[in-house]
Amino acid sequence: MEQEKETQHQNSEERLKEAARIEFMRKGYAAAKIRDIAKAADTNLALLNYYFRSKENLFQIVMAENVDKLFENILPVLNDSNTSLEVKLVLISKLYTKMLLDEPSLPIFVLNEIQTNPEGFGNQIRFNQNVMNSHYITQLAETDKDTDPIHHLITYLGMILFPFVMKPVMQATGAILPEKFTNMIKQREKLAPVWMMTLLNLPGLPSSNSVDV
Amino acid sequence: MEQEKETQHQNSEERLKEAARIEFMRKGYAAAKIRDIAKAADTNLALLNYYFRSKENLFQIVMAENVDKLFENILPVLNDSNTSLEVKLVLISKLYTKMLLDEPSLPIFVLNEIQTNPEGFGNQIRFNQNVMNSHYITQLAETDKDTDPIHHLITYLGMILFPFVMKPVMQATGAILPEKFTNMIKQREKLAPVWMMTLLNLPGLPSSNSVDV
DNA sequence: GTCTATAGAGGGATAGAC
DNA sequence: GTCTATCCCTCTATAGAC
Repeated sequence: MEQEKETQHQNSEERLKEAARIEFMRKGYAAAKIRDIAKAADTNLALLNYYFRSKENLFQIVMAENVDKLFENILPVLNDSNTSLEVKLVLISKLYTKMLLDEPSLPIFVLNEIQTNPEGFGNQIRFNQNVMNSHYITQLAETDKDTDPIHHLITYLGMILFPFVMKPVMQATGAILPEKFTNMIKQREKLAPVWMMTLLNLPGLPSSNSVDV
Repeated sequence: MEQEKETQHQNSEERLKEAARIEFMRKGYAAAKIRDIAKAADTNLALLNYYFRSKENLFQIVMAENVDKLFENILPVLNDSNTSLEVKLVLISKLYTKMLLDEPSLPIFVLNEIQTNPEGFGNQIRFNQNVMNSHYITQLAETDKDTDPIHHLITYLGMILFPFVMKPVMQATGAILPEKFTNMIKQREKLAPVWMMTLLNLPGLPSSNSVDV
């Protein structure tokens, strides 16, 4: 019987992992200090090393979960051969917008760590395989036979992700107030699929102005 | 008479600054070591501190120049009230593509440093003012009266910049070979303006299929 | 499992000779 | 201006008591 497990805090190991996730994300690997992580988790250095052996190892664990997060929910959508391209576009926008509003600094963090240390990501190849061989890619290629589907993949992902990548710039320079940002994102969640359908010369969803089904 | 100034290397100060730029960009601020910077510049720690007083100060100098680089060439284009929106779109694509092919890791580096330390960039506000008050923004607003021009600003910048942001991911996962990347970018340089004109419902450039002047 | 204390290495900065 | 040697602090990791 492990009844009162959720009272107050989880166990030390989970608290440490969560604190690490936050600290690494905020400062980056090199600038993050395991002393601060331990303190944020309300424990100490020795315990952190007891559970995770080293800073590097703790980082790898946290990082793998972060990368998973960026793909796990989206892959089933990309590979569903029962949905139209239009529906996929809408779902992709919804899923990423939801996730990124919850974790706005995840993209830059992940991208930067890969750029500064690409060797650590050879094992993530499977994700790529799953994306590049997906039903979504096939549909893009069939819809626009003149253009490499990777262009549309990147373009659409950029429509959704790029505002989050630019968020720090927009806010540091005062281009947009913090509260307005969420508002802008909510608008884009609807606009991005429409834009993409325009680029692909698709009629749009049945619910708006198309003909059948 | 300072005739033979360009022989072999520049002076130590310039070599140090250049080495710093490379090292900071590759590793990020925290992971970069001034010992390595000094070594790469073929000199030593003491001289680096003699010229720049501290790692932090050297970084600020290099960083300011990097941010400038991202704006200096583009602002005149955005503010030229004698060019059509179509022409601006083409020029923006050309300028950024050229610059980024030369400095592919600049975007993530700058974005990450801003995300991890936003306070250091309050002084860059002037750039933002210049962009948000530009002729380009006015033209976007007039062309699509229903949409906040910041959406189109972001969308178009994303079309051009986002592939560079994703470059490390695409290459680490093997989605695209290093040589193919340049090829893909060259294609996008032409495609991006066309896509954007489609989104804005513009007829296109005179040279392609439009009517007058 | 959890803690205190400390070993050990690395990196930023400076002193001082030339 | 340029160098060698060194100071000193910070951070990771571990030893060892409880």
